[in-house]
Amino acid sequence: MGMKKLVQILDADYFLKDGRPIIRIFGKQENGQALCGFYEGFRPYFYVEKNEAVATKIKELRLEHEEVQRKLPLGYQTSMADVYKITLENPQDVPRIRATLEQSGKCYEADVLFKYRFMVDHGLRGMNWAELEGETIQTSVAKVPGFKIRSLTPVQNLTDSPLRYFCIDIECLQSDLSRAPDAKRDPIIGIGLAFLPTYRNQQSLVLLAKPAAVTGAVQCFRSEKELLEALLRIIEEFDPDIITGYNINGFDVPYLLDRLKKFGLSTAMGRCDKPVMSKTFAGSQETEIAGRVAVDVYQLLKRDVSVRLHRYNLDTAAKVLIGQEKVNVKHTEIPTMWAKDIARFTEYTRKDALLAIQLLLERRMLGKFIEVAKISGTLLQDCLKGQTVRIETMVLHEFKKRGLVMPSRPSDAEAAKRIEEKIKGGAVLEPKRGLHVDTVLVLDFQALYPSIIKTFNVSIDALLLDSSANSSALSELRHNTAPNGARFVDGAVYEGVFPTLIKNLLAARLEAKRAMKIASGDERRVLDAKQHALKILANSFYGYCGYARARLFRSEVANAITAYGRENIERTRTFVEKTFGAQVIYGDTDSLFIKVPTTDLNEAQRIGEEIAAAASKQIGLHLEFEKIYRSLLILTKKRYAGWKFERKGEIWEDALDMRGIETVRRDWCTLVSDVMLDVLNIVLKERDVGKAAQHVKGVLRELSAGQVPVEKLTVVKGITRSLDAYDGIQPHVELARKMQKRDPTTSPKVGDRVGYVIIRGKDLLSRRAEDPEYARQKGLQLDVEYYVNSQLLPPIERIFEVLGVEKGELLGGGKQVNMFDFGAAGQQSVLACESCGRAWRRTPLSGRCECGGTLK
DNA sequence: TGGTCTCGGGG
DNA sequence: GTGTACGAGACCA
Repeated sequence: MGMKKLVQILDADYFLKDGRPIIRIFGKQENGQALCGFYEGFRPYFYVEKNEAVATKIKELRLEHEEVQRKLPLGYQTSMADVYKITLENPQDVPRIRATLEQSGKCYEADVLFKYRFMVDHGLRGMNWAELEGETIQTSVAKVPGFKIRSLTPVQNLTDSPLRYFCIDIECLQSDLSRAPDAKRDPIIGIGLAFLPTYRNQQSLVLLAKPAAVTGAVQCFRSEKELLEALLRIIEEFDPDIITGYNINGFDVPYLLDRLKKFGLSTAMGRCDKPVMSKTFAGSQETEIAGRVAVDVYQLLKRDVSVRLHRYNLDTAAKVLIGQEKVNVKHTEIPTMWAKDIARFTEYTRKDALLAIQLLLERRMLGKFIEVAKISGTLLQDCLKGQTVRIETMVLHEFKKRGLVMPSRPSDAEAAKRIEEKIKGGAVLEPKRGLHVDTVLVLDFQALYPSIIKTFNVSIDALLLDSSANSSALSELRHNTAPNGARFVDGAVYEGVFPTLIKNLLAARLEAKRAMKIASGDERRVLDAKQHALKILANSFYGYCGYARARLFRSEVANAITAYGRENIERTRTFVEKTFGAQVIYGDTDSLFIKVPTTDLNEAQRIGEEIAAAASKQIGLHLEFEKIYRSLLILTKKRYAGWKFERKGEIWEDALDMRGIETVRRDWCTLVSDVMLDVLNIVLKERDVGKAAQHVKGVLRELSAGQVPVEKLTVVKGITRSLDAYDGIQPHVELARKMQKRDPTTSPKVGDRVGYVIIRGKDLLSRRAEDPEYARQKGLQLDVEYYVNSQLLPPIERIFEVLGVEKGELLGGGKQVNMFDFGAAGQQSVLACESCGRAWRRTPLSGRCECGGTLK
């Protein structure tokens, strides 16, 4: 009998010894100490359908095989099928063997990663605990204590082992400041590090590639090579679980690897001798560090739907999310700082590392991924990628339990074919456009698609196939027929994998929410992350069904879900209108907007709850009262704004709620946003359309009188490439060119953002872009007509149009003072091409017609 | 209104 | 590594 060790599974992989795989489990013990477990003797296998041709091939190739019974994932199956289970020695041989066998028969689970094959077969899940039985060993294969595993079993519900965080930010000395750093030439001169817990009692540390007299947590080295060697030493000594940073996948890690290789240094930064892998494809990059988890704060933020930033640079993210900012230095100043102000350089470097780690920790960005890993069984590193791997891991565990086999990933050709099979979306009810000043209730179906899957047993393994020989026999079974015609065997006869998993997820979520009520502090936050993770997982099944690259894609299944959804909302609308005599003015996928004859919020809520309860009972899905609009302006489907009231405990909180109506856009000046918001506020809260119109008139008057501050008229856009690389004509680029001619030293460079105003003149619009400060100094007049007709009016007009206010009325209409001639207001077109006669309501940005003719 | 193209972050 | 996958916003017919 050996000894036992409890570990939380952080990562897993395998390596080859004498052509045979050894599984490596990187775990964390209860005291936080890392442990690397080795498991020998687990071999790769997969399944292939049984037929003559396959049997011949198996014989030819002398493959180790066994005839077994499994359920195929092709609709509802009443019996098991005979398949061959092929077992190999080396996982790397699988693709070749699979390719050969696939010519003769369908293969299953032949592309399940070997580490997941092992984990699923042993009931292990990422970030869950396991009890290892075996003995400690001395090993050179791991940089942490080794353990030879004889057997292992999953263990439930232990508290998380504390994680060690390590944050990195590199600075390099660019030889060409107008281009991205080049790892072939530009050396790394400084590295900012941040730690949790502390490293040698320091929260942060800056490594410099030259001797310097700087105080604080700084280490200086004589060369870049020594700097890099020190970095490797520190990583090994600190032994992090999480390696993080801002855009490390896109920049720091690949750059660092290039420089390490240049000096012939090791790129193994994990818990064994495996080199760090940095991969780029299709604009997204990833990093793999054996035994640790690479977390790119930038990528996490960009994919987090709960925070939307207008830019995703570190400065913006830090300002918005943790109320801090970078040391105010442009990257072009780095060489000067490095040469002349090493103290400032050091603090700049340190701050970037600190900001990134603080974003991760203070915003608790990893919490829900850890919970997703535990529930889905995916390794934490893989959880950071996408939804598909989470669902498929979760499904694979359940398939294994039921003797079902998983289809292979579709080929590119197959995926392309699937995209042609269009999936129809949710129902959007035709809205009653205009301003509604009666109380409008919003009722929502809670977790609509998961509920549909659960209620109607929607799952590929419950789908009754028409093509099967015994289809008439199958039709005798109790089943549900979806509005799209797809039929699913009744859940009482056989419960599909998706419904089972969703039931478990939703039940676990209720449990987590219940436990949250009596928890506090950290425990409460973990539970909140858990309930959120459970919700995300339950909601992702629908998307998965209709995702062309999903192993279990099936358009009838995805279409069945939305078809049920559409039928459901229509039936609910009819029921509400008939039973309660209330008018449904709008609805989208899982929500209904209902007018009620009361102005009292509490009374409105009571009615909402009554309707929701009655409709839920009638329809069989759970409808819930969500919020109230005191007034609602509907422009079109998916575009509306309302004065929203939501109950928070005992009080009603109000807010302006906008959907699909943009008040902020990159190519709008802030005046437009301000006026939009003013107009919506007046219309919705004061319900005074006349006053809103007057407000717009007032702004127009100020504009033509030159009373609007120039900052409100400035549009800011970024220069993304070198100026000669732009072929079209764009205002901010034209301005940058002008400024370059005036003073090349201060003019905008690649990566800078340029603010411009449009001044009066006869030239092309884009050529009339001007630096606001320059315009002020030279006393240049702004092009008021442009600001009125091209910036302000188009979005404002769309709002006033549904309110029944004509453009002419906004522009002064009749006896109103004509401060400025706005052109032919109210007329259909204001400009026409001299040559071809094509008409425009506004000057096109290019200033001329596509035929080349001039406009008049 | 849709369909294709570009670019993001980092220094 | 038994893997090869983005997504929002700008521009254009």
